[in-house]
Amino acid sequence: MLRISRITDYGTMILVHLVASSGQVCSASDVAAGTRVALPTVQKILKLLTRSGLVVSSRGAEGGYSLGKPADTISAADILDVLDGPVAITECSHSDSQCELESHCQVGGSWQKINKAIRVALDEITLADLARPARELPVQGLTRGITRTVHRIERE
Amino acid sequence: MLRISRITDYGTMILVHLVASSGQVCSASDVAAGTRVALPTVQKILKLLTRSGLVVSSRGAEGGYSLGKPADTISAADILDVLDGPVAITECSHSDSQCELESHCQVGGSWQKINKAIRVALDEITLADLARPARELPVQGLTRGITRTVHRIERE
DNA sequence: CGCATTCCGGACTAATATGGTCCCATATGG
DNA sequence: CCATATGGGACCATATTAGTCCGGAATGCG
Repeated sequence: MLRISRITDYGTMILVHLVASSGQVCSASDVAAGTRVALPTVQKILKLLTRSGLVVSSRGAEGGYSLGKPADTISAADILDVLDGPVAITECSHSDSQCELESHCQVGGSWQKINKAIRVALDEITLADLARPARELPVQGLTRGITRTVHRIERE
Repeated sequence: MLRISRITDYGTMILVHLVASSGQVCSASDVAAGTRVALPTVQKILKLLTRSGLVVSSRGAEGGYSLGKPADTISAADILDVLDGPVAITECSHSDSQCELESHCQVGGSWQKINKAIRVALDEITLADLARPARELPVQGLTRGITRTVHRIERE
């Protein structure tokens, strides 16, 4: 349904937590406690974020994680690339697939346009924006028909 | 990975086929033959499209499907709503979930902004655009890192 | 009238993706 | 040298998605 993965959702929470704690390293346990996301999941996500450079880690006792670069230089697209895989609405690239032979697949170009528009939107939002408590935004009614996917609700 | 479902992908092909055959009704078999998508799948998708009004059907011998309204009045968002479910990047709406209590979930507002941007992009593209053979667009290198998801390739 | 054709509705199975957990290795500081 | 942490990956459970199939109802034609 064109939605991001739960991992990405958690990942942004984790990153926001690191933004709030910038200056000090956080262990995975700290992050888990702060975000209420299960520890093993936090560990998994932090590893992914570390490998990509969005966060840096120090090992050993007194080790932990901290943000790898300023929050306003990390875009939502960066986060999605790391945790959700590259954004690709669709890709009809195989040059000799049957659908091409049928000459009914000229659709690709327009999907690319859509893909670009999404990409731009994701590039413009930074982690700093996400961390900003924009709690009560005027939700201008454009989320018509959104189903409650209800992420992040651990039944405790 | 923020990608549309295969059903939606096939669905656009089917709709484009109907656009190309506008004026005459097409049976499900016709569409399957024209698009090279397996017949049962075509039937399933055409049912969904019919129920939503994007295509109209006539039953009985000599029956079939045709476009329900002009191609330039059907947006990509319409198609996605029908075949992919409503577009909802994420929804953190549950008012008393733990993550809210932790005050780390102020992320919602920004996701809504992204959601809106995507919505706009999807609203602006019409089926007529998708049907237009824009085969050789200058793919301006903005699909960096796209993995080849390679839909639509039946191994025959 | 009866039959072939074609859509209608839904059930069902199989394949795939995702989420989540766990284990062992490695590094580090006290 | 031991407690604390991360690093890397295997692993299984579950949810989602794809895809198929079947019986039923409508319609046109001989």
